Amino acid sequence: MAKKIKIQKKIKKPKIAAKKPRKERSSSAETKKPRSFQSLRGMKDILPGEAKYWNFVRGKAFNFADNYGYDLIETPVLEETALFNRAVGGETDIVSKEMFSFVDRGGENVCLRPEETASIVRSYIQHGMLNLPQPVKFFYFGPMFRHDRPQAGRLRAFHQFGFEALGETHPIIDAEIIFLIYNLLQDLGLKINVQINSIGCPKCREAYKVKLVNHYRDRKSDLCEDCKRRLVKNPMRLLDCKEEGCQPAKEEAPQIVDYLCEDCKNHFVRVLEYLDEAGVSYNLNPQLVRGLDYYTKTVFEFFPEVSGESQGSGKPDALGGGGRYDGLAEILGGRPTPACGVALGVERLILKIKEMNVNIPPVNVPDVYLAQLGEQARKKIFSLIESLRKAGLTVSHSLSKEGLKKQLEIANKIGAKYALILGQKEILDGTSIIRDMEGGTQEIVNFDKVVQVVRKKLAGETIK
RNA sequence: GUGGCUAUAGUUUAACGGUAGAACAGUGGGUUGUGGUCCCACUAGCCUGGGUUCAACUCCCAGUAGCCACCCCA
Repeated sequence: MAKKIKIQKKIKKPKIAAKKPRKERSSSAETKKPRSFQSLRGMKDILPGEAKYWNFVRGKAFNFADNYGYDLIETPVLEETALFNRAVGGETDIVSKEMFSFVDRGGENVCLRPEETASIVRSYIQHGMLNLPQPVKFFYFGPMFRHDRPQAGRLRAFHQFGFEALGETHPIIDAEIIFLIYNLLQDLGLKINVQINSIGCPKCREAYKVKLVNHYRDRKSDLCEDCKRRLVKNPMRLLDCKEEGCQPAKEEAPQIVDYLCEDCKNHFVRVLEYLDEAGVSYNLNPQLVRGLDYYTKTVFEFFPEVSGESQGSGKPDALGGGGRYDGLAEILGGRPTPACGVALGVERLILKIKEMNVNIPPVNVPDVYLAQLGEQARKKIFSLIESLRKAGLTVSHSLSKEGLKKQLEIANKIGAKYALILGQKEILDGTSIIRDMEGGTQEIVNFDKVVQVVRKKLAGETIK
């Protein structure tokens, strides 16, 4: 028998081209189990054990959004491919090699969003939000997709949250966003380093680009292949090169801050003034250039603070970044609309939070665990759950379980503060036992008063 | 996208060219109405495919996935 299987497989195997690894393996009649599945490369399940980290980050993000006046917006995960081509820029890595794009059944060119700003601007224009009081401030939290090679902190399906303010030129907006994130990250228990730069407006950038290209052209022979290409296609990104041979050229390169026009320089200076005033510590980084084409003027990135010891040669990954994009709305067919925004990587934040051993508030710790014994008690449980819940208590239970031992074991494991025991005897007496899970003491109370008593006990506890 | 390293129960891992042991977790019991300690039992695994070999979890090749560096960025 076993031999037969082998022979069949041997015949089959060569037919399965290595090109199509995901093709369903045809199972011989004797194969017992269907093959199992796993998540796609670079995409992972966020399991219940991770919940506390996600709740922590999500909770802080939403809280800051509320307090700074940013309203939640949700946009579809799927968008027209051209939106990102145009917004992010066809020359960027994100668009040129990392998009999950395909033609849908209707022949439409669509893709999974690689970032959120383009969608928000699209939505702003589509719904005529320029008629709302400006600025219109958005907050988002959701999955993004980039077909990159996965690594720790770099997934193909990952989550970002961010803040975007559209319709306001004032430099205080740039400062507000940086200040907000600065505090948010500190609230998450992270030490961070803010890098900031201004890349000017299209006008002053044009003048600067000429200087930059001239500077680099003289040293063209020393440059790496990528840089030679950048020199022609996207000179700003020359400053982003990490190739060793290109470093000397980079260090001596003219700095854009010296070429900013009056308006851009003024704007940048004011942003920095506001940050100084707010006590945000930052580093000016004349070489900071973002990977998306739509940025103008202020750009910034947030890095984890490198703690002196054992830092590898590698540069730490950015936890988030953003900047002003005054030209984007117009690029996307809207009226000229100044704007500024930021995005943060949730998985990266969580990785860092774990690494730093930040104290995370526990999740799902119920006030009361309900233990039942016997059918009669089980039937009475539902209404008890509701009365407790309506009284504002969190309740837990395992109604399908039988023994009391088992149920208390569960109560203990999940950390319930009190256990409520309801069995045959209690049903007959019209009572219930309240057990203090920490001290092990218990008391019998009238069934009608249970909710009241538990509530009082919990209140007393919190006062302590 | 390029290069390197890795792959054993749910998790963390051990050993071996003659197909595997443990710890934690899970389930059941000791204690049939009382958890956190303890004791016992059970469940459960060599990533996939091919090759070498009398024999492959072990060696070789390929695929897949993870990690690391580059690249890029969140």
